[in-house]
Amino acid sequence: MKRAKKKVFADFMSQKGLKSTKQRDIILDCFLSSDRHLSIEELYLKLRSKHPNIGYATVYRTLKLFAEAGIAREMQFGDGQTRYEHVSEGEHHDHLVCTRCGHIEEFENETIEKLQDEVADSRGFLIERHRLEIYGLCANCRK
Amino acid sequence: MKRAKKKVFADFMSQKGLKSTKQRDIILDCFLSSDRHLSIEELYLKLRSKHPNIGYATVYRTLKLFAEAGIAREMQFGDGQTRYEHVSEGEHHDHLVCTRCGHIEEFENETIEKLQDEVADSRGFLIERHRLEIYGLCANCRK
DNA sequence: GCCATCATGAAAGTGACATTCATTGACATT
DNA sequence: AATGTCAATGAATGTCACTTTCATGATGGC
Repeated sequence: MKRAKKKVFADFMSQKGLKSTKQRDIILDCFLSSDRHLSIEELYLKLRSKHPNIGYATVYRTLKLFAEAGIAREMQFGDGQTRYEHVSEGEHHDHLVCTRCGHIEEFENETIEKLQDEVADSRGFLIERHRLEIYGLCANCRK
Repeated sequence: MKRAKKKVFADFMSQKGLKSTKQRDIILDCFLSSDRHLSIEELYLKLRSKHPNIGYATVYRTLKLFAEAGIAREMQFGDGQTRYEHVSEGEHHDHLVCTRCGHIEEFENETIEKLQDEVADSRGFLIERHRLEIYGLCANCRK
């Protein structure tokens, strides 16, 4: 899976006439071996320990490239930071966000999606995408 | 309804020992006679034409007061601007957001809410609030 | 190896809040 | 009416999270 995404990214880059660099390889490795929901800042700090010479701007631009290549997705959870989520082949899911520890869980619910379609239909609305986030306390933080 | 909200705000202010001022009255009037989803910037610009002496900071602080008083609610739609929505008495709803014209419609669906509760329960998650937004083309923009 | 491009990173810029602080204004007290 | 008190105001400034610029530094096709 990790290897597959590396290939997707390599293909995307060569197709776009962009170059493979040490930094991009390092950032991709770090991203793929991280949490599923990571902010630029978090990834930057994680990299700094081993690669203090990689700049914030490079992490920022590289994550944008990941998004364009389809291996990452930009997400806003209302804390003022953009997070990047791993994307796996056309899959979609919604989120449970813990307001105490920041932990993010994913879930899917076919019935909810279907009801959304019905709502949209009844208003003549054509759905492009949606977001559903449930905020509260995760099982751990409820103790 | 407009009168009712003015009373709610007046009560909140006197209860908190805060003062009623010309500016706050003007901002409340302008807010109540506006779109249901307004950013600080939009409200500020709308006010400037008639009241060029009201500062951005005052609009900003006054909208926060409205939110505290329960007559407005802060919302993020991912465009980087906080929007304030009119609140009517403990009501909740979700949104259909048109990606072309920016039009925002509201909807409620009891079944979706119930399914969300089930998902949260199954993960031991305690819901505080949620957000559901459907992005796409409104009936008008589909033509 | 040469060189036209692309990539990098330090620094500066941007936009949308959020805060500061000197001044103003509203009411209560002399 | 003048003064005192203290919250409210708004111009200016600060903050934060990006976002862009620009002077180098790398890369990949001949």
